Amino acid sequence: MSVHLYNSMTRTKEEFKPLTEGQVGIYVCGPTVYGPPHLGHAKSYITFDVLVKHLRGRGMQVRYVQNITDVGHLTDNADSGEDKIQKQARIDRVHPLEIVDRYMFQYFTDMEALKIAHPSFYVRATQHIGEQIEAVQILLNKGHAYEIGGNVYFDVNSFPQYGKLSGRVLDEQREAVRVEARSEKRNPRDFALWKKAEPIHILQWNSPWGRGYPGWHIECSVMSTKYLGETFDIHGGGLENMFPHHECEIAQSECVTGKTFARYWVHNNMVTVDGVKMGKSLGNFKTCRDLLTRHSAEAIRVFILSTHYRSPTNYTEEAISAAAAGLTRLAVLKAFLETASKGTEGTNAVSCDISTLCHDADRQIGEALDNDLDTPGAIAHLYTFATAFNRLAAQTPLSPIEAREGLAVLKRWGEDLLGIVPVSAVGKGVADVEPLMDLIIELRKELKTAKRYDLADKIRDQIKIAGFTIEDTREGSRWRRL
RNA sequence: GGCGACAUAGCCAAGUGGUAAGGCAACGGUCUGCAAAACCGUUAUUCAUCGGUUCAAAUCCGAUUGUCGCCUCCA
Repeated sequence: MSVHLYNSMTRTKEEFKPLTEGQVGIYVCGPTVYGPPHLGHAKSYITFDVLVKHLRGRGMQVRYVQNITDVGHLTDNADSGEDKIQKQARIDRVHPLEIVDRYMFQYFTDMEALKIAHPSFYVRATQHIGEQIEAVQILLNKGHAYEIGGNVYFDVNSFPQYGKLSGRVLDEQREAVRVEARSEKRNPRDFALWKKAEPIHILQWNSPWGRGYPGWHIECSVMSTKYLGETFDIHGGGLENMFPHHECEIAQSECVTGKTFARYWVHNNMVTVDGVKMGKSLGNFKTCRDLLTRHSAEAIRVFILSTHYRSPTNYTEEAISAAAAGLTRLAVLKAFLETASKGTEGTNAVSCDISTLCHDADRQIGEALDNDLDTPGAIAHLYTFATAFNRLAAQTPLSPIEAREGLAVLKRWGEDLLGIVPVSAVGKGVADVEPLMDLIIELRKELKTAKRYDLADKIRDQIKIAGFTIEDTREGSRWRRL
């Protein structure tokens, strides 16, 4: 099976075939950096992180471009309201670029903490002002835009296909309401390409239409096509951006180039908190940083990935803890396999059962991901694999080569791709505690031989407070970090 | 008001016409000096409700109820 993706444009699941075989261009809407990253960002960027890694795992070369919106924008169709970045700058009494700098770096740091790989590169709106002005000029020249008093608007009526992504048609009633409020525009659905800046607006640039700043949508049109080509493979983003943002991007881009913009549209669903929308105005948004103080990156990832990306994720503290609790078995198995793979004794043969198990897991997990990134299915198969592997390992001793084969499956999917298996199951801290733990285990062995169970148990209990657990098995004691 | 999505065990959550994945929790059991881990078993005759299509429906169609999202910036 090849990779299939649900394309929002056609509303069907389609086989994914890049424009150029073996090479993929993907553009994902990045954050506007005026506040700390939250769980919604995490869901979106973890989703595309897994998608890109999977495409690469399937042998494709992927160029993944993500933007950083560092120009503040007003509400897109309104002429009133305050620039988001400038507003935050006013509140904090700093320059807008200080806001941009602060939250952009927090974004990078938090995404990294969530084990999200960097895109191929980030692009910033402020670094492409010239290109945006050019695009606006082309739209004016082609009659798709008009200028009024330093503002330039896109003429929606000049692009009959407007609405093809979101399935929206003109709503006469709502328009009628807006016409009164926005009489400057020819049509209430027209949107700003370039906004005239008042002197108080700090981030502004020269343009053929006077001092101003670009409209919200144009940056994505310009930057995606600049780095990926006029027609490119995948455009991703949050569902809430489908309209109007992506609709406007399509209109602008296709009017500038005369070609199809993005070929596949991939939208991730939203995050709710206790059943209701997570929104800034509702004050219920969960920041990544806050979540990371209570949960590991793996816990947050498995929580998010255990719901399909096109379904809404409902955050509750219980749900995330429950999802994380299951991870222990994978971590323990990994620690066990790491130890078992180090030995040199035993046969070099890989038993038929182990081999079949690993191959089946590879196939099943891969197919789940091929199927529109079915991460819940992939996780289920990984758990099934872990159970089956443990069963076999309990029956017959593992040879090092068998352990390595099992470890490879766990690493390939659980660690590298999904990022849900802790990298250091045994783990090294600041100091290397291994000799110390070996000594403790040796001492307990002597105590147990002498039937001094009270002391042996006391050591085991106390060591737990220090963050380690000792497990006594038939083959001897072993330890791991909690 | 317009557009769209979803309703599956105590909780989270797959299922894309062929007879209900997986995780958490709970309760038994094996193993163990005990504990932990691991493994085995039990927990939805049923998929919001009511109709319809079909040999066959959680899956398709219609109606009803409920929840959520978008239509204003938001991942």
